Parts: sequence; C-alpha cells; structure tokens
Amino acid sequence: MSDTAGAGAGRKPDRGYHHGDLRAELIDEVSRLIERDGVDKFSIAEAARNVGVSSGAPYKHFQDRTDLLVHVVAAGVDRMREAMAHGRDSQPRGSMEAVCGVGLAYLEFAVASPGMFRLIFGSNEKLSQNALCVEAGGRAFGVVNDAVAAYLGIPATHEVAIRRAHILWRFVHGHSFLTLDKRQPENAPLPPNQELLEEMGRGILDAPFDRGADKPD
Amino acid sequence: MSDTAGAGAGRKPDRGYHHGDLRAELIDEVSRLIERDGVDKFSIAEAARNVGVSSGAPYKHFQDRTDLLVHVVAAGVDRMREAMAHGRDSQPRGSMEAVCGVGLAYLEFAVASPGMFRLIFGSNEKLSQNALCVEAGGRAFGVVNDAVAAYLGIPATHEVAIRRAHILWRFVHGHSFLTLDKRQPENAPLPPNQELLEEMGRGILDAPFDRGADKPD
DNA sequence: TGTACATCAGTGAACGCGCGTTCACTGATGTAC
DNA sequence: TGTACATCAGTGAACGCGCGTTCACTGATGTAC
Repeated sequence: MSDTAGAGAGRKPDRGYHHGDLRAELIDEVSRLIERDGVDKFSIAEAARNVGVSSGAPYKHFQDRTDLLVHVVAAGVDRMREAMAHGRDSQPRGSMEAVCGVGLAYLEFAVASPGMFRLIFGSNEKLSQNALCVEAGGRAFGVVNDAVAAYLGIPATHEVAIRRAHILWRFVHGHSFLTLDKRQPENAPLPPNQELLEEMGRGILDAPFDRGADKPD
Repeated sequence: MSDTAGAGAGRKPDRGYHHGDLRAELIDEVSRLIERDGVDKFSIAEAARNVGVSSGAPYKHFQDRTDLLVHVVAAGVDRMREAMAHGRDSQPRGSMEAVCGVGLAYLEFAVASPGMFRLIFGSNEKLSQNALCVEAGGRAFGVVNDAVAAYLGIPATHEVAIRRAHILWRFVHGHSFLTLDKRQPENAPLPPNQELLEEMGRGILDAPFDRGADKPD
C-alpha cells in the first residue's frame, strides 16, 4: 500500500480539508476491502469512511462504482506483472529457473491476494472488457511470453513461444486457483511448487519444434 | 432443468395453493439466475417471483440464503460429476480417451455453466467448507481419480494415481477458467481441446513409476 | 505584499431502491375415527 | 361415506438495513494583477 498522504504523522486526525491524494488512497483502500470482503461485498461508502472522507467524495474522482473498480483492477494487474517480472529477472535470463520464477510469483500473488486474484479473473465483463484492464493483462502475459521465448531461444512473437507460454499459463493458473481454494490431494502431497513447476515447464517447453518456420508446434 | 412440477400443462396459471415441489424448483431457478446474473447479484426474491410464489415462501424450505446456496452448489457439483462420469464411460475403460473424456466434460461444463462453475470455485467459505459441498466435490474428483488409475492400471488409492489426477486436474481447471474468460493466444491458436488434453495427459501420466510400492512418483 | 477571484476537492443531508427476513394468517391436504 | 382435526406450505404486509448516487454548499488553494 503506497502512502501518498501528506506530511503529517497520523492518518485521520490532522488532514485539513483537502486530502492529499484521495484518488490513490481510495484505490489502495478498496484493494484492502476486497481482500477482506470480496468484490461483491465491499462498499464504496466504507472505503470512503475508512479513508476519512464523506461518502460522496469518491465521486469527485471516479465516475461510478465500475470506474473505480476498473482502476483498482488495473493497479492490481500491474502489481502482479511487477511481481512476475521480478521473479523472472532474479534468475539467469533464458533459464528454466527464470520461467519458473514467473510462475512462482504468479502463484504467490494469488495466495497472498486472493481477493484481487479472483477479481482479476472474475465474471464482470465491464471490467474484463475494459481497455485499461485488457492492456494491463496483455503486459502481464508479456512477461510469461518473454521468459518462455528466451528459454526457447526464439523471438517472443514466434507462434511456438506464444502457444507454449499460454499452455504453461493454463497449468499455473489452475494450480494457483486450486491452491488458494485449498484443494490438495489427501494423503498424496504434491511435490513442492518449485519442483512441480519445473517438471511441467520441461514437459511443455522441451518438445522439439521447427525453429525456422513460424508454423508447427 | 428438471421439471418436477405437477401434472398441469402451463407453469404459473393453474397451480392452486400448494406448489408441487417448490424446493426443487427454487434450486433450478436459482441456478438459472446465477447463470444470468452471477452469484452475488441474483436475489431470492426474484427467484420466488419467477417461480410464482411469495417472497417469504423460500424460507419454508431453506433456513436462509446460505442454506439455499449450499443446496444449489451441491446440485451443481452433482450435475458436473454426472457429466464427467458420462465423458469417461463413453470411452473404453482404462484408455487415454476415457481420461480425456472426463477433462472435456469438465471443460464443457465450465463453458456451458460459467456462473455455476464460478460459484463452485468461488470464495464463499461458508459454501466451500460445507460438508454437503465438500462431499459432492470429493465424489467429482473421484471420477478423475478413477479414470487415471484405470489408465495407469493401479488402484485408485495408489498415491501416484491420486497425485497425477490432481496435476491433470490443475491443468484442465486452468484451461477451463481461461477458456471461459476468453483468454486465447492471439495469432497462435491452441490445438483443439481433444488434442491438447491428450498431449498433456500423456505428458503427465506416461512418466514411469514404481508400480509396487505406494511411494515415489 | 495584498487582494480579488476562479477552481475544484470534500461535505453532509437526502433520495429511492431492493433486499433478506419475520410473522400472524389462511387455505389445502391427509388421516383417524 | 362423513366429519373433526392436525399439519404445514404458501401469503402478503411489514421491518430495518446499507447501499450508490446526487446536489447545493463551503472551505482551501493558486494565480493574476
């Protein structure tokens, strides 16, 4: 949670009439409430209250509830992308470790911020079709795509890189979802995440393909 | 939607004072509304209205909203399990086709009933921890577990069968979710589902393991 | 340095809304005799 | 075959609730002169 509020020590007490950066603080606070209550339970009214502002104030910064949510989602996806990029960049470029680093960061984000994760992949079409959110999502996928392409030693635009990145994503996505739903096998624990990801990574990425043409897989 | 209403031709008009099977019809109607509106938007009041009954009537059959949802989810998971079992049983027992049949049925269920799918794997802990729902979920996983064990030629209780079934599930789950979110690679289409599932199925299930002991993977 | 003014972020009261749930009631049904 | 009665599914009016959103307003701030 970035603290963009003014110079004062506390939060509520001294603040004066103007807020400092109400817009950013609302986005942070709503993100927090979504973790606590879920997307469909949090209320703008409470977010405003918690930030020390009247219930009408948010409408000076956001058109309506959906508009607020759009910016919350975009910010969330951006945080996720940063985490993924960090997971990739803390390992040697082009290595399987870098690929797994992205996956692990994805999983960790889901587990640490299940409310946001569910919001991002939720059913609200007003959000998922919004240009801001679509672009943020594209940038996040770009990180997977890049790590996979580097591992395969081909350009990120190569069909095979895109396709295999998507397939890997599908596994990590399902694994993340079921992990945060606490659906684990009874009496037959899965291997540690690092190991599981690496195994699947090799399974999916190490198949031979035609490096020349942009065609087959 | 099962039609358990009485003998009459129409629905609303002739019905008299008693309903026939309000309980079952409410579960059906709520399932429908969840597809239309999502879990957090549908209202009991509207379900009652649509079924031609007063807003208080549902409380003669369900303690409260959560209790109603529990039964809706359990019914949904059971439908899903039936579809999966059908996908398995329409192929030779022990074949890879049978394993894929389960996965395809899972995917098709998700795409055909996204509202229910999201509800089942949603964040409501009152539901996901409810005994009725947990049991229904266990039975559904049993179908995957069984198909995998049959393919591997080992008992369903074998650690390896359980573990690999879970891993396969994770992929299919992620694939289902991203498919219904319409997240498909641009300009690099994935192979058809049947093919994709089979490829992943072989990748995950064909690795050698010690058939004797109940230990390694 | 001082003043007039435009700008606009935040106020706080008000609105209409539909919901979940309750409750005393009524009408239909089955059964015991 | 008829009657008395228990049961309980469904009624419909009412409740309190908190929400999203609007609106005329007020106070703080920056700037032009």
